Amino acid sequence: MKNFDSLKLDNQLCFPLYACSKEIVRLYKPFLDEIDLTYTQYIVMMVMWETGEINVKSLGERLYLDSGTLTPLLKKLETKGYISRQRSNEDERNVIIKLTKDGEELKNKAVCIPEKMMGCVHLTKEEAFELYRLLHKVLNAIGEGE
Amino acid sequence: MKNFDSLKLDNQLCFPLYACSKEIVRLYKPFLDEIDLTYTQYIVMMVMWETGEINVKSLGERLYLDSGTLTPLLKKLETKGYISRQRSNEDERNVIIKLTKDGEELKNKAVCIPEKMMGCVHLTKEEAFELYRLLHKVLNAIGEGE
DNA sequence: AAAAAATAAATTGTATAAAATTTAATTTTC
DNA sequence: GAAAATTAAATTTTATACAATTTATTTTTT
Repeated sequence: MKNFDSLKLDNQLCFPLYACSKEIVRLYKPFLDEIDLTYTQYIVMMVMWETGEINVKSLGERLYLDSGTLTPLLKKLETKGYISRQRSNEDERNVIIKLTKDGEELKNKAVCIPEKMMGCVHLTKEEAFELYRLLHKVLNAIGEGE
Repeated sequence: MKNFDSLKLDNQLCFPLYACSKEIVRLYKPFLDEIDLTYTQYIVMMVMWETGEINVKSLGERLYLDSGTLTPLLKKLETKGYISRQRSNEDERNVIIKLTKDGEELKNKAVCIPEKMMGCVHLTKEEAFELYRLLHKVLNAIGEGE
């Protein structure tokens, strides 16, 4: 008789990762609703707040997203007035995303969100850091495989 | 001057979780393509292989998915011949999902997948278990908050 | 037992995501 | 320097996801 234990949901590492990711994004929702951003829009804005200016390709590499996801999302952020999109003069294949004044100001409303979120996770500082370390280790391992 | 470090992408715990989840699902794809399942269909089949029979509500609770996601997905699995869907006689609000013979046999093709996947993650057994523990701790914490 | 409340799926609408293809622009090669 | 290869976005297609609403059924209240 073959052993199928490896196919049990409780023996998976990927499933809690998948479920946890979704549940945490759901936890963000009420906070993000207040500033009219979705989670994906929020992480795009995080990159913009750090860099101020970036092209779609680099943004996608940073966030593990491709143009199929980013193009419509960036158009929406442009409509909301938080970013501008413009072809580069040096290389017209590149679209440069720039933070607008409104986008910069949104940072002041967003700054309280991370603290509120950490309260929901119920991990000690050490556990949170260990989780952070392990996730990055996996991400790096996957990245090197290609 | 206000401190915005908490908004830096590298200081987030949620982002690597979100990215890692997506990247691992992407890693599954070539293996799952061989048995013509998507990742979400795969975890549904895992529950079916374990239980054989379950209603949509319980399935959703187990997988953190709602009927908006499950209904179309289950119809697709029905079309592929892996499950059947039928209203319960005792309580017609319930739709009972049952594993078919073909669905049961698919398990034999799927059984090699978990092992192949673990090789891609590059964690020691201890690290994998610690990651598993932390993810479940977070999931439980979120679950109790409501 | 009829009205009200609760429950389970299904439906609708919006927003991701990723793969594959297309288009436009730039580099490389010969 | 023209053809070929590469690159960056955009588009198209398929598949999730979730919130909110609707429909059908069952349970609870009065």
